[in-house]
Amino acid sequence: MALLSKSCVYGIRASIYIASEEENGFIPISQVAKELNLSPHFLTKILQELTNEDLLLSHKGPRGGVKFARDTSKIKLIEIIGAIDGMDLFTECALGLEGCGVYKPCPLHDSWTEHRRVLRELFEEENLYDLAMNVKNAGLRLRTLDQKEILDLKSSKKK
Amino acid sequence: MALLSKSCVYGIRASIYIASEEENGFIPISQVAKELNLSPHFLTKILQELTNEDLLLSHKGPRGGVKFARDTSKIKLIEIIGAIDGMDLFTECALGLEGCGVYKPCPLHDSWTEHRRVLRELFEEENLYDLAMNVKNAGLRLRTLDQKEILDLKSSKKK
DNA sequence: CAATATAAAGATAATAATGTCTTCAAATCT
DNA sequence: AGATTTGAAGACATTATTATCTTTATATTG
Ligand code: SF4
Ligand code: SF4
Repeated sequence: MALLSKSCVYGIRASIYIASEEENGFIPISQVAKELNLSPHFLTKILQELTNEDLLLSHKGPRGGVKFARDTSKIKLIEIIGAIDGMDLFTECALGLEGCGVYKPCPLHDSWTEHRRVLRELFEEENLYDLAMNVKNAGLRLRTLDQKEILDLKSSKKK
Repeated sequence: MALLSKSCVYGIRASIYIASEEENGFIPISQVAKELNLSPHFLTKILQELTNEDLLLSHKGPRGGVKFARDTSKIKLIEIIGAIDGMDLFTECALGLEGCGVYKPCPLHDSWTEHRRVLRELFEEENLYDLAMNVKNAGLRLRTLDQKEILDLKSSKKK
């Protein structure tokens, strides 16, 4: 079990890419999918969830595409996660015992609720602009590695 | 997306219950399933994963059942989680970008790896004995609420 | 207006997670 | 030995997730 669903991870990667191309206006989803090595249609569906939440603006037709509705430095990662996976991760008990712990919490209760709060803060603090800048300036990769790249990485362990 | 799979949550609840019945020797899985309101066959499969990891001992036939192979105060929650969901949660990147961040981490990298470590410690610290004691002494519920119980809970908000 | 490029919507398929049911194997008990 | 109780194994069913493919609606361009 991963922390985030695949849809969510794809959505985050795409969001960072779109933010990094901000200056070019509306970016076609097909371009995003190609750069990130994802299925264009699948990605379209995922990004629609962001459009429906008014995080993204979309525009059809030639020169259309998507772009963020607000200043990307104001769009936090948790908004992307919330739109795609929902906020359960930040509100539910890890052990899923509904009603439990209200009066008589288990030994996990305090540490879990505290931990959940920190997790939430972590994603609340990160904004798309910073993440995108890092992609541009420090070379963070957003697409999965193909076989050749994995080999290159292994052979150049020294650096 | 929850932190833990349903199988894992069921496995944890069952483990706590089994630990709380430790003194009664081998506990039939059917009894555990009944107490926890779970499918006996599904639970059997889940607990088999614990048996295969030598966390549980199992015994067939009349008076058979399962019990923990070691002192439950020495069995940490993370062992149950690892046997059922695996350790990916504690080893993988939240953004799932393999190879990324090795040389040039994204802004999330440090906070995520630190957070992951804390999460791991949280589950490494909790042992079944303590959790089971809490069930017995403080009334932690392990089974899901039925409709009536949910109503009772709501109507007695004051307490 | 016609051609084209694009997102949106929806049909379908593949895979994984969850859950139920049946049969089998082993242990116990009379 | 035979009946019974249990976990183990596996067949099947259901649902959710992930993914692809087709069609439709909308906007732009010329
Ligand atoms: S008491 Fe424990 S099981 Fe109950 S809600 Fe709190 S952390 Fe979850
Ligand atoms: S740099 Fe960021 S995306 Fe890459 S492994 Fe670290 S946390 Fe994950």
